[in-house]
Amino acid sequence: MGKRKAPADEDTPNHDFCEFLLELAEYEKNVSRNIHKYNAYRKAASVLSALPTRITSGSQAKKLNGIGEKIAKKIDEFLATGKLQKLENIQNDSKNAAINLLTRVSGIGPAKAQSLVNEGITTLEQLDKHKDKLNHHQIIGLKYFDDFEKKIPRQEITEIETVIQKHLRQLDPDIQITICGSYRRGKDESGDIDALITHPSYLRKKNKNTLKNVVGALQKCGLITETLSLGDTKFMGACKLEEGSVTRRLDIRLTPYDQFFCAVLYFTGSDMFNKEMRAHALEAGFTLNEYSLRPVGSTGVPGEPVEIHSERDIFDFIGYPFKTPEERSR
DNA sequence: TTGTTGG
DNA sequence: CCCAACAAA
Repeated sequence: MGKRKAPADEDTPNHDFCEFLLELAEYEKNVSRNIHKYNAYRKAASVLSALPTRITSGSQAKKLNGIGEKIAKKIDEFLATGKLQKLENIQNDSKNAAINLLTRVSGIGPAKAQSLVNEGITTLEQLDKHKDKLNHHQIIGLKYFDDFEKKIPRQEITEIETVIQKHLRQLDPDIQITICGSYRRGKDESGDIDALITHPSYLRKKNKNTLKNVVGALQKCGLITETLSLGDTKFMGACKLEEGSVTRRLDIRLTPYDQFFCAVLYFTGSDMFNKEMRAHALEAGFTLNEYSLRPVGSTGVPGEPVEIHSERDIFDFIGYPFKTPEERSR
């Protein structure tokens, strides 16, 4: 999707506390650039979110691991006044606002945003006048600031997939492609397009230019319009269906043939589902990641990867009831 | 080589 | 959480 956010818990008894703690955490990470405070706030939010009962005082909260004097006080203040002065100040702070804006440009993170604001650049208009301070990725991110925040309708991804299929097929009929992410989970809109490709002859290394050829073909036909980065295994860029269409973020990754299904599983998500499934794999004595499924012996860390021929194989090996991609959301 | 960014 | 790609200098 566009950019990272806070985990944002749903309806736990202490949801409102978690919310302001995560907001404070983001502020410490992005603006103060204090990773320790950031971690402290996140830990606090995490213990609170795991709590089955409502906290009614700071001193009560303080007994929890990860909540000390400072946060306890904030909880009291929030309980008493329904708000947090520190947070109000942050929300009215123009520097904070500028950093949050700049950070929405693809390629600009907290560090770059900080330095831009320190140089007096706080708006997209100013940024546009100082492209000399930006690298290629950031220039593209700025150029398509609006487009990249727009959701992509499912139908459009389907059409893009068709175009890709067609051109890859004539490049090499043995290339396989699967579009993962929320699209594969059946959502009617997605933040970006995440395509996985593989080829029966691609085992382990080599294949120095397969991805470059693929990208080249998709450029030639006019689908790919921008490149953010392009290595041997991962392309990040942008595409559009036709003149006048919205420009969309497109990622293409080339994965080895024997790792394809683990990769498809992983990049289909959702994150929550992946965590659950990995946890289950561990219970069953396996370790599962985006590359492979390996048995883990009693000693701790062995594992020749299990041979996988389909996504379903992975479920079967760890004794986890198969879920269709549509059933893997949240 | 290292820090930054995105995923 | 961990990794690919990039850019700095």
